[in-house]
Amino acid sequence: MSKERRNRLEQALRGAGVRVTRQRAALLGVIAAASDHPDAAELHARAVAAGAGVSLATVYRTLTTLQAQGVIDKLEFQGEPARWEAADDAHHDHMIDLDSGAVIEFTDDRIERLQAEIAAEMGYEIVHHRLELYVRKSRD
Amino acid sequence: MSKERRNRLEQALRGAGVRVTRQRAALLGVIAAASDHPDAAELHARAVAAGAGVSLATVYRTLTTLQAQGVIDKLEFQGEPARWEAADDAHHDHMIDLDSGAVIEFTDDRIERLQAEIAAEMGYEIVHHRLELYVRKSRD
DNA sequence: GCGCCAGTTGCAACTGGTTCGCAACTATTG
DNA sequence: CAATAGTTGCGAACCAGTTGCAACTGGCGC
Repeated sequence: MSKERRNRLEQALRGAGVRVTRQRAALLGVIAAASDHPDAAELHARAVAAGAGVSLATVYRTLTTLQAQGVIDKLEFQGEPARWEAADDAHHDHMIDLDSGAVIEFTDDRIERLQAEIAAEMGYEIVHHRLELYVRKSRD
Repeated sequence: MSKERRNRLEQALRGAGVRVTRQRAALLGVIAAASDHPDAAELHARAVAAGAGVSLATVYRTLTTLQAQGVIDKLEFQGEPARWEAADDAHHDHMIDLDSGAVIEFTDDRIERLQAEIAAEMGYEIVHHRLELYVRKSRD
């Protein structure tokens, strides 16, 4: 199923005139398998560990292309290197646990609506947005 | 009045064990006078233009200290160099006009409340957050 | 199947924003 | 005013990310 999804993706890429090279396939695999939000260096390490010969430069280039194809999303948190995640069909925001570094995803329609409303009030329309909550476990 | 405010600030810094040097005073002035959201290089240029002898390295160091004192806020938008603004008493979020690069400030209590609520639901408390709307003028 | 060639890759050198080591200064306190 | 801990300027270093270029390779066309 995950494999099937990957094949569908590869077809889509090919259709968009993007060659599916050994390196790109490897990265797609690594990203699909990741349940966390790794940065470029980490993805590179995992791809290499998986036996794929890929250079870091290519990882960066590939991430950019995959993003352009809408296959993955780039997350830029506070000063840390950019992280990446498989593009989910549904939009979601992020909550970053400052102690553990864990990234938790969430959505809230009410917030989405309010944002659009606020922008509209000022004569703007939202192209995209970023909402990050930097949090700590509340101890009580 | 702006001058008075600056003096109060300088006293506060001194009280916190932070020396008020010629360079820092100059930067405080430049930041207080700015109605936009300049980056370090721009602040440096303005300070120099105002006749203060300051190095870029010191600008960076000073910005960091002023931020630590809660006097200014650091804004990190999409890939651009960090921008800075005088810390306002009231928290606000930002809307970035993708065409003009203009930064518009706004607040909305409803969003603030919802954020706190969502975090609480998951057992977290918000340390700080970031909400940025990347927008374009809606033409109709 | 096979060759062609635009698209891709690896490497190393480069960039741009930001930080750091260190010796020379300087705001404060006594 | 002297002592001294905090600051500064400089250039070198850093770090994530990008790029030029020569060598490679998917995937279409035959």
